[in-house]
Amino acid sequence: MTNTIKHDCTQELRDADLKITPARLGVLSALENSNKPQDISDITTYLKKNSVKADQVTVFRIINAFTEKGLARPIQFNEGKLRYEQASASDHHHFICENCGDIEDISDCHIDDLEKNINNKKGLLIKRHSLEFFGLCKLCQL
Amino acid sequence: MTNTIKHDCTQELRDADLKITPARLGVLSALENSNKPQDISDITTYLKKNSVKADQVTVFRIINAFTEKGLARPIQFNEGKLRYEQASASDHHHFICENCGDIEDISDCHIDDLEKNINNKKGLLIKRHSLEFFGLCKLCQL
DNA sequence: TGACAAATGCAAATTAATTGCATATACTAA
DNA sequence: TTAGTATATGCAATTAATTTGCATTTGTCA
Repeated sequence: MTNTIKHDCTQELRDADLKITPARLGVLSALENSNKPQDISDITTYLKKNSVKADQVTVFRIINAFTEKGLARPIQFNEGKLRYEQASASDHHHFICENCGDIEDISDCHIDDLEKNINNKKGLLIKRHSLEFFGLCKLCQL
Repeated sequence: MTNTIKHDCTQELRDADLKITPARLGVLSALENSNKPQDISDITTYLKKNSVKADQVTVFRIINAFTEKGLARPIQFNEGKLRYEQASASDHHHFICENCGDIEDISDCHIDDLEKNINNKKGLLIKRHSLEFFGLCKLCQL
């Protein structure tokens, strides 16, 4: 087998009560080894490159299980499809260039304070948020 | 005609350089008369209820035109489809209960300062943002 | 190791959104 | 007010993302 996946993620799967399968390890690895949120076909491509045999439908099912178990998190960039990133990734947001589609991470957004405030005021229990910025990246402004 | 739509929105359409048609007035009214972002089928249903004859495809086209002209604004709750709200609504965000699907408006989020900061630091030109919170509403926490 | 539940593959169905084209309708200028 | 024209709409068909059903395979645990 030419499985070139480096990091061992079996424990993450065990903790999530998911059976350890090559496809699942591959999907976890795909999310881990990319700095941008991945769509299903990104992941499927990654698996192929790494000699992990898995149908696109399987990837959908795995990603859904991951989302349910809190291993992955869905993100939508107005593309008509969902992307996913590791849920363990530190709190950050995204900037999407409306011209070239480039995605940049934005950190240092202290939304947490805001959240606490809302929790208190309205009695809501906020578990996560999604903050995306849209505009033009440096190059596309020229 | 049993068109029960109250408020007259013709001026909004005229200002946007869009011809005034029953379907467009109906869609505007659907957005106006709802406090939650509507998806296409919500809008189509509203039109039917109000005896406005319009195909679902027409609603898609109208909503796209509205978005382009700045009358409507797309919102994503990571459901794999888009929702829309009146663009004239003041800057606010949403809280979506993951249990019951309830949507509440959140205002008083001063993201603007954040944006300015990011603009300066990274040279990005931010035109709009999307901030949604997910969690449990008051009732669903019990 | 063997049994059983869960995961996967493949085909088919569903859903969101778009496109093409023929027809109907709103608006403009006379 | 009406005719002419550009635009909007309806309907059918298409595309792309995602889901579902079912038969088969594969992890896991006793």
